[in-house]
Amino acid sequence: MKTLKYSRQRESIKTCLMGRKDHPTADALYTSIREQFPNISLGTVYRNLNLLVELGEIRKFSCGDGTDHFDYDTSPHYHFVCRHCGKITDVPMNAAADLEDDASHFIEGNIESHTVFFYGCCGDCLKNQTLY
Amino acid sequence: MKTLKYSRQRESIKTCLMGRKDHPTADALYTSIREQFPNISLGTVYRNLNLLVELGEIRKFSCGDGTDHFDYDTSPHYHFVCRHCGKITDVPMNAAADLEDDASHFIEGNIESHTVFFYGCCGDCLKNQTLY
DNA sequence: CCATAAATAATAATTATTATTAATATTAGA
DNA sequence: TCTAATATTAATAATAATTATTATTTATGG
Repeated sequence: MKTLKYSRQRESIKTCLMGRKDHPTADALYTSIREQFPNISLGTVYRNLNLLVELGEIRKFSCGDGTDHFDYDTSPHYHFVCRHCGKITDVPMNAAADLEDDASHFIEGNIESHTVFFYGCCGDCLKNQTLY
Repeated sequence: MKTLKYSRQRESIKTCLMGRKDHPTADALYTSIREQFPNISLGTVYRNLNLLVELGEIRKFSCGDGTDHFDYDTSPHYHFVCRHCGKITDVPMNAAADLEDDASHFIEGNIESHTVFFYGCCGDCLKNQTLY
């Protein structure tokens, strides 16, 4: 009977993540939140983010840049990662329903979910292409 | 005119990775290789793995368990990750050719590649289900 | 051979994340 | 409303993964 007790820090983490359309890391979120809570601890951010993931209120994913990213949108959707600037954007296509069915023919176990990451060069970086 | 000099350490890293059908981490590979090269350095393993990735001879990916994994198979293919034991297996379905086309309608930039990870419970862990 | 550029082993440093702990804040019940 | 019980916090230490530094060794063109 572990009751979850309210904390304003966790609340601010949720609202802060909700308000962002990028997919911040724990450290980026920590920086943002410190504007309102100057002495919040990085450990508190990490612990609450992982707690919220366990509760299913947010999502955590890694796209290959070495750090975990967090997403307030828990609905199944895909991401596009820019190889130049690292920006992560949602891909508003509907998840391919048949992908898991197709895959299930080739593996022994049960498939519960899947993720898709597209990699390339984002529009902004294409404009500044002269820089590369 | 940066000439790549031969090293038996790098050679052993390649052949070791080639001989494995799992998708080892740098540290797992380090452990294996030390049987033949007892005093190879972990830094050497990391440096050469990243070099081989740059050369396009191997692939690096992260599946969400916090560490990078390496794959000798550079052809586009998908992976299945067991949430219980962490085992990563290839999914021998052919990559969905239309996925990138579909996604391209929803984003500004250029898509160069994509990855798909399926998550679930592998066959071995399903058998031992009583353990959970 | 030999000179030299590149690779190595050993180690230090960095980064991302988790664990510990004593103090504080929240809440359930008297 | 008070108070005791306990979850949460801030601060800090610890750990794990990875990268950088440096002195030494090695492969290779001349």
